[in-house]
Amino acid sequence: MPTPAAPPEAPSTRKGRATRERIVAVAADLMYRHGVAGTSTPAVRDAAGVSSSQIYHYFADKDALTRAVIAFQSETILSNQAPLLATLDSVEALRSWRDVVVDAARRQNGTGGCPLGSLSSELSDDHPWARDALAASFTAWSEAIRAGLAAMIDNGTLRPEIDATALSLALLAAVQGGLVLAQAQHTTDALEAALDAVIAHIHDHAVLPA
Amino acid sequence: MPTPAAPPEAPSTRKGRATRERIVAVAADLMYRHGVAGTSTPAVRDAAGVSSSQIYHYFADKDALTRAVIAFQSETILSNQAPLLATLDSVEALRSWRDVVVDAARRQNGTGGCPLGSLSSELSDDHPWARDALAASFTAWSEAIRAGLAAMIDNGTLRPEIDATALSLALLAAVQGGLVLAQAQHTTDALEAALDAVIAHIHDHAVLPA
DNA sequence: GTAAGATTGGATAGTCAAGTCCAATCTGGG
DNA sequence: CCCAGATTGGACTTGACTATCCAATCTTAC
Repeated sequence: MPTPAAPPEAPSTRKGRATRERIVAVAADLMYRHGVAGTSTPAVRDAAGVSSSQIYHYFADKDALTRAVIAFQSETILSNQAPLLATLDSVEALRSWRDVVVDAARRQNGTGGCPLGSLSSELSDDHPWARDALAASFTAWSEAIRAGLAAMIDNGTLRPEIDATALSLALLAAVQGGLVLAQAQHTTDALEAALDAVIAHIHDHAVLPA
Repeated sequence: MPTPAAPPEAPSTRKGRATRERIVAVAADLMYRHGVAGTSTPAVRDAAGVSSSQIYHYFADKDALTRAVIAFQSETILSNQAPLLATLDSVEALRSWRDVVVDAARRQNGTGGCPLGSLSSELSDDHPWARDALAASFTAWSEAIRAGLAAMIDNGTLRPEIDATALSLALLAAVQGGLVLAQAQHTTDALEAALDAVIAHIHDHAVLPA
């Protein structure tokens, strides 16, 4: 049998691809601001300027759209973070990464939180497919941080015996927790305090004397 | 005019109070496991063994019930945390607090996350009344941690010049972020790493020589 | 240019949740 | 014991959302 049911990820025409991408981008924005459950397909339809049938032409159901949104947000975040993390070569660079994260949160007064963190909080318990995808994204993110720390070991900034894996998880947890608190408190105080504490720990424990 | 609309927080009869409390406890459990949007009033009705009219007799609408759930979870968490945090008198005590938090998360394999964190993530952006209540709860929680650190300064364990406020926020952010990652990854690795890093920082920077 | 297939518009069925209503029953103070 | 008010049962209205369907229009390979 030919394609039984599932719509392909990449529509065959240019127009189709553009429509599909627009739907995903709009859905990602709405789901970021109002949650997955708080985002109806009619709302996506109106905001994207498409008709109902187009959503269900490109996605089997709302879960499939949500899956695409998770992938979209993962790519967005990782491609934003990667350049910063790829150039970690000093504690100073680590601190400027921290500043980028803090500034981003401050620019929206804490609202929204982390797109991946919010999706995970809403979906992980009830939707294994979402949990698996989000766990993989978090792993990729912490791995990018870990690679940055490893580079700092290689260039002689950090002691080789540090646990780069644990420290990368600590940094990512500091980001996530700081953003959760920023969302409620409309302050980046906790985000800054958490990142500063972990970075100070890295500095004091891991930096090799010049 | 007599009572215009809003049901009182404390029903006048014993039976009424018991019913109201049962509704809140059941709703808190369902909302913890499936989110607020994922918990319908019919589901609460069935799980609590009450009729629709009882829910709307004790709560003006679903938002009012949600408000009661937020208060319930705040009290639950703070009354569980308070005894542990009130006895902080050494870094060792801080580490055993860490163990309690980690063990709790490990017991449920990370699922659920923090009840307050999950509620905040879902509600803060769209519902100012929820955000305000949750921000106050987070503040009370971090204040309890700060008081513990202050006690450690008083008894000579920590240097007086440390920023206990910032460190208490860092510890709370480590908990929240660690739980977010635990929910997706079904591991307490990040929670442990984040708490350990912040505690190690406190230890190394703040402990007075004996 | 043309036909096969992709894309689109919009109406609509089916389902379920929020909230209302009223009559029946229970509770507690006097 | 008795009744005013509290509590309870359960049907019902209203409205929104998910998903489907089919005919009309557009795209593109040939």
